[in-house]
Amino acid sequence: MRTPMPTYTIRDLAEEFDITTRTLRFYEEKGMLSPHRQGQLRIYNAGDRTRLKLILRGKRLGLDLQESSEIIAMYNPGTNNQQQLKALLAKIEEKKTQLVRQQEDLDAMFEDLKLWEKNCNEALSNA
Amino acid sequence: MRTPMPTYTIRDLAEEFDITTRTLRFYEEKGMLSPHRQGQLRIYNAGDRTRLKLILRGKRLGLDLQESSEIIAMYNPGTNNQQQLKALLAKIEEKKTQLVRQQEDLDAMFEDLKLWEKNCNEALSNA
DNA sequence: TTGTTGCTTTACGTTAACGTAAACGTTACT
DNA sequence: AGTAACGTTTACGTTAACGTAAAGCAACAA
Repeated sequence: MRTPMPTYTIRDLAEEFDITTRTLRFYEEKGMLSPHRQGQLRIYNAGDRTRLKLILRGKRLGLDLQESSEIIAMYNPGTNNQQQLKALLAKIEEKKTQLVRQQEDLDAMFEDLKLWEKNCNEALSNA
Repeated sequence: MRTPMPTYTIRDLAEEFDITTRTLRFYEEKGMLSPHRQGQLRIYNAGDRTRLKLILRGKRLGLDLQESSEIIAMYNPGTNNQQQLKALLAKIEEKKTQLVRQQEDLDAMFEDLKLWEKNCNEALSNA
C-alpha cells in the first residue's frame, strides 16, 4: 500500500500561499495549472502545488507568467529542448545581473537615507 | 564666474538613460519632474537629471512611481518629516528582505536548471 | 424549508506605466 | 518655398494580472 497522495482544495492552496482563489483560477485559465475535477470542484495534487510554488517563485523574481510557464515546462519530462534550456539559463543569468544592480541601488539608497536621517536629527537637536 | 550649470534637452536625457521622451513627459505629468521652459521646449538641469536617476533607481528596485516620489521628496530640503522617514526606512528594509528572498529563489532555480541540464546531457549521450 | 457557506462560471472593470497616433509649431537646410 | 527633423499638446489604446460582481448549484445546519 502506498501512502495516498495529498490533495488540496482551492481554498487550501489560496490560504497556504496567501493568494486569492481568483488567482488560482486565473492561472488555470492561462494553462499553468490543471487540477483534477471531482464533479465541478477543483482538486489539486502535489504536482499542482509544486507548479504553483514555481509560479510564485518566478513572480518574486519579477518573471511574468509566460516566462514562468517556460521554466515550468522544463520540469516536464519529455520537454527535451536544449535550445530552450540555453535561453532560460541566459534569462536567469540576466536576472542575476539585475539582482546585483538592485543591491547596489539599495545600498545607495540606504546611504542617502542615512545621511538624510542624520541631517534630520541635527536639525531637531538645534531646535 | 561660475561654471555654467549643464542643461539637457529631452532627447539628451532619453538617450542617456535609454528611455523614451514619452516617459519623460509622463513623469512630468505625474509631477515628478518640472523642467524649465524655453518657449515651449523643455530644458532639464542637473537637479532634474538627478531626480530622474532616483526615479529609475526606484524602478529597478520595484518601487512604483508614488513610492519613488516619496523618497525623492526626502531629498528636498524643507521636507522635515520624521515619521515619513521612518516609513521610508521601513519600506527600504522590506525591500532588503525581498532581495534576500529573491536570491534564495534564484539559487533554487539555478539548482533546478543545472539538474535539468545534467539529465538532458545524459539523455543525449544515451541516444 | 430556509438559510448560510463555499464552490462554480461568466463577464465586465481596474490600475500602472507608458505606447501610439494625430495635428500642429519651430528651426534649419536646400 | 518646400521639406525634413525635432519639438509640442491632446487624447485614445494597450497589457498584465488579477478584482469584483452577478447568478447559480450543492451540501449541510437549524
